[in-house]
This record gives sequence, structure tokens and C-alpha cells, in this order.
Amino acid sequence: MNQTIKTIFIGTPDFAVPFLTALIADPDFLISAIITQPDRPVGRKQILTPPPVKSLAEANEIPVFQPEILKNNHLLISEIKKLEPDLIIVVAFGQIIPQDILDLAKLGCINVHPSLLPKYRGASPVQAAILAGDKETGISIILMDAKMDHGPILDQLAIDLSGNETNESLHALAGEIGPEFLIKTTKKFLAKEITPKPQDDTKAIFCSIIDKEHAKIHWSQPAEIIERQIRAFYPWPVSWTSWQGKKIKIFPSVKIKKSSELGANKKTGEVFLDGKDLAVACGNNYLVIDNLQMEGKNAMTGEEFVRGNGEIVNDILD
RNA sequence: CGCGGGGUAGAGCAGUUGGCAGCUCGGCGGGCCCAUAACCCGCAGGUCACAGGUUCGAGUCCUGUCCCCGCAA
Repeated sequence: MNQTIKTIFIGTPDFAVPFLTALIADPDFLISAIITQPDRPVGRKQILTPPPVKSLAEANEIPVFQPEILKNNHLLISEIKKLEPDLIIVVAFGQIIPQDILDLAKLGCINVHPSLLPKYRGASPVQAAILAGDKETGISIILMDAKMDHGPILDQLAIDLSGNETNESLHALAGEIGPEFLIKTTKKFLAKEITPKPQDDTKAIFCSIIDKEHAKIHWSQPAEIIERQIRAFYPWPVSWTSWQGKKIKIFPSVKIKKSSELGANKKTGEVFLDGKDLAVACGNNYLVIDNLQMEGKNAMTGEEFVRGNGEIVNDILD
């Protein structure tokens, strides 16, 4: 590498921050600008909050663009063109990036995607791997093209899954090991040491954006499936059920127990005590809930909840 | 002023028409037991979020303030 690579970084949430941090710290890269989503109102007070990537960029005096829409945004394109970028690196932006933006980088556009592509193209790859109960997932570094998460693969890094990961912990892990892998792979690519390999489209699996309805627990499902949902949807949107018209969030971790350890037949969604612990019957087997939160209340253990809400025992959760 | 729930013992909660501050768990002490996280007896632990008002009397009714949480985004 005999000259710095002028790079545009495109990304938005916390997950993108360690990648940008590493790129800023690497003298071979010059981050000419970042593109991120506009400030959004956040929280009960609806305070207008900048995306995490923006705060980091401003702290490093990097120009920030926050277009509401990218498509046919001629003003943005002309501004980026002036910067004569060599490379565009995209980490979790949150919108599809149109071809006329991708065309601005002379050497190409690189995307970090937290799955082993072509598995789990789309918006929720980390959650999808947990929901599927996969034994491994990973990080893919790909060249971008017009189709979502479709471009040729530069390299992949596998991550073994223990079965205890949450969306949060797995994102954190990818954020720890990903930046170094991105930089190493990018440099190899620029040195022409890598031949991009097209993805096998016949093996592509798509995962859609998660919404709160996905996180509603259906107790008729097997305990194993529900347990995965609870991990996949933590810390957002958080798996939930309802009782007496109120929403109860169920946090990790929950323990799966075999129905045979219980003996008596229970209806799906029925709450009972397993010793002192709060347990719920599922489609098969049952779950012991350690940590939950009813609307209007603070989070607490199942045991604490039963202490003040004993009527829940023998009730059926919806 | 977006909608709603809440603040009472270390924890989780109840508290009726305004009339002695309660329950379960935990803590401490004792007992039972081969033993115990089980069971029995006892004890300690409260500025009822804060301020003001009404009243003979306020956890409870009225006014204001602070704080926590769910929805929404």
C-alpha cells in the first residue's frame, strides 16, 4: 500500500461503530466522508438523536451526509464525486444503496454482512442464525452490486455458536472480530490477492426485517423454538406474551425442561411453579423463566414476580 | 403539553366508604430433624416518593413537583 485509500464509509447503528473506528485508526485509509441516516426522534421524550456513526465521525472531524433518500439524489452524488473516492465501505446502513452511488468508487464497494452468505441475505442475519438454531454463522466481506447482499464474496470468517448467544452478544462478537477481518480482507483485495467468488444463488436464504409482532410468543410452539426467539429478539424488540391484558416481556435466559420431569399434563401457555421458579408449558416441554418485565413495572425474576402476582399461577398466557 | 401503568419494610405486592401499617419472600434468633433450600415459634426492619391543601383524623381526597416503566417513534 503506497498511498492512502480515500474511502467513503456508509453505516448507521452501533454495530457499524467499531468498523469505522478501526478504519479511522488505520493510516492506509483516509475516511473522506460518511453517509448515515438522518437524526431520528428517540425515546419517550422523542429527543432528536444522531446515529452512533455520526457522533463518531464528528468527533474525528469527518464530513457527514445524512440524506433522507439516496435514490436519484443528485446533490449527494455530486458532493461525493468531488471527493474522488477510491472505495466505499458499507456496514449496516439500513437502506438499499442505489447503483449510481456504488459507481462513485473507483476500486469498488465493499460490504460487511454478519452471516455466511448466501445464507441470510437481508435485514436480520444475526437473528436468523439464532432462530434457526445454527451451529455456526459468520461474517462475509463481499463486493456490492445492485441486488441486496448478492455480490461476489471476498472472504468469510466462521463463528461457532454455543446455543447461548443473543442477538446482542452475537452482534458484539462480530463487532469485535469483524473490523480487523474487514481491513485485512480489503487490503488483500486491493493488492489483487483475492479473486472474488460469486455466490451460489440457488442456496440463498432471505431474512426480513424484524417487527414487534414477530416477537410475540406462541406458546403452542416447542420450547426449543421459543427459547431461540427469546435470544434472537434480545435486546430488541424483546419476546413478549400477554396476561390480563398486559404485556409481559420475557428476557434471556430461559431454561428448557422436559415435560417428563413434570408428570402432570398442562395446557399450552399454562403457568405453573417448578419449585420456586416460574414455568410455562409450551407445545412440547416447558420453559423456566428467569427474568421478565410486565408493562409499567421494572424487570424482575420469575420468583419475585410470583411473590406479588400469585394469581398468574395456573393461568394461561396468550 | 402524544397515550397509559407505577412509587407503601431489603425484594415483590395488598391496603375497602378517610379510622391502629399488612401479606409473601428475604434477614436475624430459636425449635424440629440423620439432614435440608422443607416445616414450626419468635424478633427486627416504614419520613407510605417530595411539597402544600381539605379534615377531629390522610397511604387513602385535592393541587403542584420529582422519579421509574410500557406503548408510540
